[in-house]
Amino acid sequence: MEKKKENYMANIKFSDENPSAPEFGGSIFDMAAGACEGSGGDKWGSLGFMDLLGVHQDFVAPSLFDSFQPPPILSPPPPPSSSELVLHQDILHEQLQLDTKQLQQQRLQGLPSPASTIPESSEILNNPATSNSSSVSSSSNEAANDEQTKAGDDEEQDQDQDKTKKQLKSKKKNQKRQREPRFAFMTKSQVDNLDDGYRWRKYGQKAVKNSPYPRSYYRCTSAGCGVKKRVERSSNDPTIVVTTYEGQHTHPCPITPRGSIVIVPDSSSFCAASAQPFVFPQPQYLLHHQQQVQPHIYTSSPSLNITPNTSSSLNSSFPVIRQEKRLSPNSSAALLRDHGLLQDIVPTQMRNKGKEEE
DNA sequence: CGAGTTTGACCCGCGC
DNA sequence: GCGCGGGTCAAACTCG
Repeated sequence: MEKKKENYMANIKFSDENPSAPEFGGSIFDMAAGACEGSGGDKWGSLGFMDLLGVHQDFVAPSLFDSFQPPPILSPPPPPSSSELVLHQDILHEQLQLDTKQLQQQRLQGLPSPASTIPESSEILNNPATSNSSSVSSSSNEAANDEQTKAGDDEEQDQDQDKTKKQLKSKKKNQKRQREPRFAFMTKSQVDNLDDGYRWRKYGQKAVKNSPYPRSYYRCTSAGCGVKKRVERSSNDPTIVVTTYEGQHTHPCPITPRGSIVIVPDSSSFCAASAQPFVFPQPQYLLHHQQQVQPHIYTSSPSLNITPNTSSSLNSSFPVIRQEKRLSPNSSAALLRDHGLLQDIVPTQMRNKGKEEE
């Protein structure tokens, strides 16, 4: 098995381009992470990590992972750890109806994030139930087609199946693919697949441009749960694993950790439709023994900032994300260009802007 | 034998 | 329109 992986890695077509090392200096996050003592583990089971994805914030994260260095103001992490966790509440709005130019203009003008202007459409479109229903309808279409093809021979069946596929594809064409809200975070880990308590099935792996490390695609194995996650290593620091979750779990976590971190978004950007706190597993418990995640949580989100939680109804020791500071698009773009996953999270024009200003 | 992984092929969106 | 890269599919394969 191990040998196989090595073989695969050897077969990956690496880009000729030398991955440029982004500058990770400048710790910009005004955040503090609360200690994540393990407690209230059942919260994880009942709420689930991906419940946090219910927090839709349709803004452009100007600086995704603007720094790997914890700001000096951070409260000292209780357990000694050589690792870091960078948390990002993502919002892709490339599929949103908001005009991206307008968005950029707003950003340049220093206007507040568009979260408050577009979340509803985003939520609806990104609602797992919506995607589920669409998949159901697809299935029913296939079933209907199967009914029709029963009378025909194999050739006709194949044709019908092709038709069905084409129909589905055309549907997809007409209907711009909607993506679930995403949430990305970085961990310093030797293993790629962080054990977050859910069961994942790998469905793909791709070589990432400008990175020697492949990106793996996982889907939640629970029936009807369309949550996906992508895992890739930072090309700049191979010890850093970037994990991006997409979607919301429709089921409780199969594994109930003892502790969790709750991230409560700022009320101004908190999705009213999903008034659940952002919970994700306590790293020390959930992660593989090789993994180490510092209980610091970084967010580059312009509307998120982590402060020690003093008002959480769940656990006072949980860090709370709060809005506080908007980050420079330039600094983020410089960093993001070299992160395939991260690039995906940040709108193109923002990245381009950073390039132009080089 | 079922569940999960691997991996080549394919599709789609985007930039040029 | 074309090429590139990301994302997904699905058959073959592996593992427990």
